[in-house]
Amino acid sequence: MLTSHQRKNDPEALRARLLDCAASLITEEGLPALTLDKVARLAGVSKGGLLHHFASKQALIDGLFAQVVAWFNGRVDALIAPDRNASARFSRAYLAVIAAIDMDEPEQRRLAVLILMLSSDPHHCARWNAWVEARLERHRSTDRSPLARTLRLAADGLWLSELGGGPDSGLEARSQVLGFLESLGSGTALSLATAKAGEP
Amino acid sequence: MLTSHQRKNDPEALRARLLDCAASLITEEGLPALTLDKVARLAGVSKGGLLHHFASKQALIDGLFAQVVAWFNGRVDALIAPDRNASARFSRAYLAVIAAIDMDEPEQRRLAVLILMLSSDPHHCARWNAWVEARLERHRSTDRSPLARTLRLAADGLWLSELGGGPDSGLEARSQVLGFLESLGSGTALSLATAKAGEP
DNA sequence: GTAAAAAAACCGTCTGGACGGTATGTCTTG
DNA sequence: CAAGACATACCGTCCAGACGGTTTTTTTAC
Repeated sequence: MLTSHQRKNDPEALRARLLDCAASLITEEGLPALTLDKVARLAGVSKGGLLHHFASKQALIDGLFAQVVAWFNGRVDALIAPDRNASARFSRAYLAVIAAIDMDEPEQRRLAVLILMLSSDPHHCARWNAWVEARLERHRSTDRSPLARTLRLAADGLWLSELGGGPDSGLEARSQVLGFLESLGSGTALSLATAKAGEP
Repeated sequence: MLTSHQRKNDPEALRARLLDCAASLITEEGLPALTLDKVARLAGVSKGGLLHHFASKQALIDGLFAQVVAWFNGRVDALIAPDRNASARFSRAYLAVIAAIDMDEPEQRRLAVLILMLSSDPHHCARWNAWVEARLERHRSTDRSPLARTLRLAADGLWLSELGGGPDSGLEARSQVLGFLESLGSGTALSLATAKAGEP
């Protein structure tokens, strides 16, 4: 029992748990099947409690989306910071973050799956694009080459494939592609070495 | 009023129109927002009329899915047939079909959007994978290289980006990437020249 | 420090509407 | 007149959100 003797009310933890449970449900049953009841039940609260923290279902999903984007953004920054090679810096980091996602780790898989789920909605799609465009603006001096574009597209494809469990997913396929892109970049001052490093 | 004086009954046309309207709605509002009522109304029939042709909502979506896959399959075949270069034949065709999609043509855009929409559902995702795997099996002697994989992934990324209207979409971006991949392939017996050809 | 007051956190129930699907017609076509 | 093509009416379910209450926490007042 968690509710033993001391009631440390901790609303923020609940908020986080609600987000977490929602993410979990989406990965398992898809976004259309998400209901407030299920989220509330899984989180161990009433629906009223849920609606206290998130005024509407949309607000819940938006919260989830914001969390994912923030996470992704952070990962990208973490990879860009120590990168001494300017060429396509952002796009390489973009690819690296996606390629480094471990689909067997529930938490990471969760975060990854989400963006696809949300991307099927034009509204969130636009928000994601806004983020990418903002970052591209920041890196406009380094990430406007066709190579940079291609890297990003390959990353998206990798992502999509990985999520769907397609024939080009899995560790083996991924490292094949990564290796190919790497070899390709060695001739054009591209290095994806940092891509394989995990945490700092 | 369309229902003026002459009722040319033509059930097949209606069936096609229903599929068309459903596709249209999905592209605009996303699959989760699709309802039988909307489809019926947009097609100018009653819900009962719709359900006469498609026994359930699932049947409607399945019908749509089958149509898209058949279309895609046909396009790929049309590109493979005259291709004298064996290397990564299927994967190049895969990329070419996607790259050749004109997003300004409502019909093509519709077909393209669908697969993403459907891919957000694990069930359809599996069906799509099954198709790809079947084709890969047929082309296992030509499309197992890392390059082939990369081509397919880039295609998926292109597709995804184009659908969402992201920063890497549009004719300019597309031709940049196409050109890059082409130049890259020129050293490895890869030619995407056929990719730019439209209809025969 | 402590009691009162206010606010926030959370619960359980209810409802109005949407939506998938059915049942039963009516009309057209062959 | 039989069968398919469609319309109309209706049912059961599910679900988002509203509402009113109860408990916990924080603030205020003394």
